[in-house]
Amino acid sequence: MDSLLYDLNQHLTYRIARLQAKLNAQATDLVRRYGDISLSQWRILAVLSDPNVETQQDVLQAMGLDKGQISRVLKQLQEKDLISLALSETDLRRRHIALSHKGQELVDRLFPIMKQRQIYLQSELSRDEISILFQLLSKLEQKTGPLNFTDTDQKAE
Amino acid sequence: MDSLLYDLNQHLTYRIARLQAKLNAQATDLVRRYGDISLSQWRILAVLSDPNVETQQDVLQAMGLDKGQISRVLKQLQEKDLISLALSETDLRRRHIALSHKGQELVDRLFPIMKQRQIYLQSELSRDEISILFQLLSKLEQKTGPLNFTDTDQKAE
DNA sequence: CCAAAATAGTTGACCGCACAACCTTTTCGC
DNA sequence: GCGAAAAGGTTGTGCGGTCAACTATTTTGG
Repeated sequence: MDSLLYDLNQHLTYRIARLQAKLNAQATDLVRRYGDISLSQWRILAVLSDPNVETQQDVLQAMGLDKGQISRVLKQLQEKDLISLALSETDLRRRHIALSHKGQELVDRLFPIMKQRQIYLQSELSRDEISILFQLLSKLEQKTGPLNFTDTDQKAE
Repeated sequence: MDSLLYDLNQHLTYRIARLQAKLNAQATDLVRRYGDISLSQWRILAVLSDPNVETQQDVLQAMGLDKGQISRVLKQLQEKDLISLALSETDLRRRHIALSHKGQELVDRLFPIMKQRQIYLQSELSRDEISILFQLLSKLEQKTGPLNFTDTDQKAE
């Protein structure tokens, strides 16, 4: 089936999507096996390991994840006794979030593993290649705003 | 909030995930506005524009999407009269899929727009950069299999 | 030729994520 | 101060995606 008019492999967005899906599956598998948590749970735990991150707003700003999603994942983490949620004393709208002992242990255990993974992923890329890659990702990301095309208009910007 | 222990911006997987999310949102917006369909609907229409693609198996092989998902999206496309689904004559398990007139028109209209987008996305990348990018994506993709790390083991392979 | 295995497709359950509506508390402007 | 607006969270809804179970056909092997 490589007689395709529409060769998806040549499609940049398709390739990025596929890579992203695979990376995601890999990470999901890893945190499940080594920490028995979901990937989103892990990501939030990871940002919580920074003591400056204390509220859901902090998490939101650090990760860009939807606040509704954050709220739900934090509830899950609380049920697993990995974090503590308490009302802030100064502002009753806020909840103060902190890693529990168990949560800290988990982060300490998983962190090196996830770091090894990052190293492994980049292990066959030279320093230059990595910097180029980041650069190219940035360039692409700048072009991800809403687009306006018309059928006749060849110009894009 | 750039005083993070865990600087996500430096995280390759995070950057790829973010880029992918944005690209996805951009494409979704585009096909919604210009074709009033969802992105998955568009993707299937696009592969169906190849006359060699006749069954759900063909779609599956061309795109790698889940067969359950394909089944559902095809039903949606049928409800929109963009495709026709008929039982195959030679094999009653199969359904023969074909673009309807309306579907073909839509593809003809959207195709150039989506192509313009691909061109636009790559417009500030040189030919070399693009080929390097594809190369790097391939290298990374080779490393997306299941991993085995242990806490003490520094080696990754 | 018939039972067992393989194949094509459908459906249900569940997860992750985005968007929006909503509630409560705080802040702001007069 | 007080009412309006803003901010922090929570919850409902819907979409896209994966996985697994199931039905209905076809293929295969003894």
